[in-house]
Amino acid sequence: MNQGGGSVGGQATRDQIIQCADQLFYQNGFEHTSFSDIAAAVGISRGNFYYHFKTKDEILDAVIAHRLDATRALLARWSAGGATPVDRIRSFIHILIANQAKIMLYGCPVGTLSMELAKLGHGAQGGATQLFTLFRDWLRQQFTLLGRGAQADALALHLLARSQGVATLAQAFRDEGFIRQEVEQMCAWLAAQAAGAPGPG
Amino acid sequence: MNQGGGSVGGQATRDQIIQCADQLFYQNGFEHTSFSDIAAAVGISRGNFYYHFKTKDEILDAVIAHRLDATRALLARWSAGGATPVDRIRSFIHILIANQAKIMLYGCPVGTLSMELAKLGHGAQGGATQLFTLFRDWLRQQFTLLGRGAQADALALHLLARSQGVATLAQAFRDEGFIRQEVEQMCAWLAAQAAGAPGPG
DNA sequence: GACCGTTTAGGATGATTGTCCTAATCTCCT
DNA sequence: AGGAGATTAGGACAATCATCCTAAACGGTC
Repeated sequence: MNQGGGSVGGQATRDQIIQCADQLFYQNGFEHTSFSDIAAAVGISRGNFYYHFKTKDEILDAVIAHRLDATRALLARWSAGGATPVDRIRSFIHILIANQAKIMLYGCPVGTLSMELAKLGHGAQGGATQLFTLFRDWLRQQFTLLGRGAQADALALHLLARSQGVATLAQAFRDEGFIRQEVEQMCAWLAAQAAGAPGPG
Repeated sequence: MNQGGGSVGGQATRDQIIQCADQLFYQNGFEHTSFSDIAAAVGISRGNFYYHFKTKDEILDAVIAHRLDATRALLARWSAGGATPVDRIRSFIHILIANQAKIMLYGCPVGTLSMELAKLGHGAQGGATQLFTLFRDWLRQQFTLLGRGAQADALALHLLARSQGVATLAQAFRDEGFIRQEVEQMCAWLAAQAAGAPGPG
């Protein structure tokens, strides 16, 4: 692409489309977001879409790929530096507080997308699950570093599930105090796990 | 209604519509279910809908009202008899196992509906939250009976959140072993709470 | 058997959707 | 300046949607 002539605006427009679509998919859902909605958000014409994305599924694939990249970058950032595994896991838990405003309005970006695609029977559901897998593997790695190799995957899934549940209920009840409360409990649970509790209870 | 003449098929048809709509909303989502889908499922004509429900929102309201009734009846059944509060709460936790096949395919009926209506900015979102509230209040009551009055509501929300998270991840990963594992942990946590642990950790 | 309200069927309507086509504009290279 | 390819705009297209209307069928009452 961009061989010979042409401007470089193509890639920039494409990125803008992905970014706006990402946000709209998160806020309003994939199905409830139309081409016109994204076009209006980006500020371009509807027809321009067909040049960058031939179908709506292509936009979804691009959005998921973008989220995968962003998540990988985030996890790599958390893994870098001299932070202890406990501190890293605490970073994960604290997303709930860092993003609490958006979570109370739109829920967890990963969980809500996964749910919607599952109901739609959409082929890209595997991509949404991959987002979960990214966190799952990273958490498993951290618990392994804590010497909990045998239960590391179960602990990772457990923490993932609790975060999901907190996001879901916080959205339903619009209760930020509940988020803080549960985050505290999860951190306490984490400390107990780091101390070497026998099971993930 | 049904004064004077007319058959009694009207109410029966209405109930059938609600039941089919309930199932389709759960399996495919509210927005992704069309009038035609419900009509085909019930086996009646599209036009017949307008007689029973003037708008799609009216069907949604009826479905939510039906779910509220069904949930109240379920909780009343659990409350009846000589079961201990711990047994009752265990009944709640074990919904995850009783409905595990459907949960792995479609998630939790309450959570997924609440999420979708939130993203749609739909006015009936409060109804979906009421479904959560039904479980929340019932659980709070049981924890109060356990002598945990001060933290009863927090414990109820905590258990609700964990169940939600388990349903979400079980659906994403299609993992029934994970459900069993988490149910066991929740039951163990419940036993500890019944024994009078100081906090909900 | 005629009447009346209830229930049903089937199609019309206007809006919105995803998709696609065509013509204009832009940018760089010669 | 002029040409070639990249990019954009705007509208056409069929399909689908929720909604609405009208006419037919039903069931009990007189």
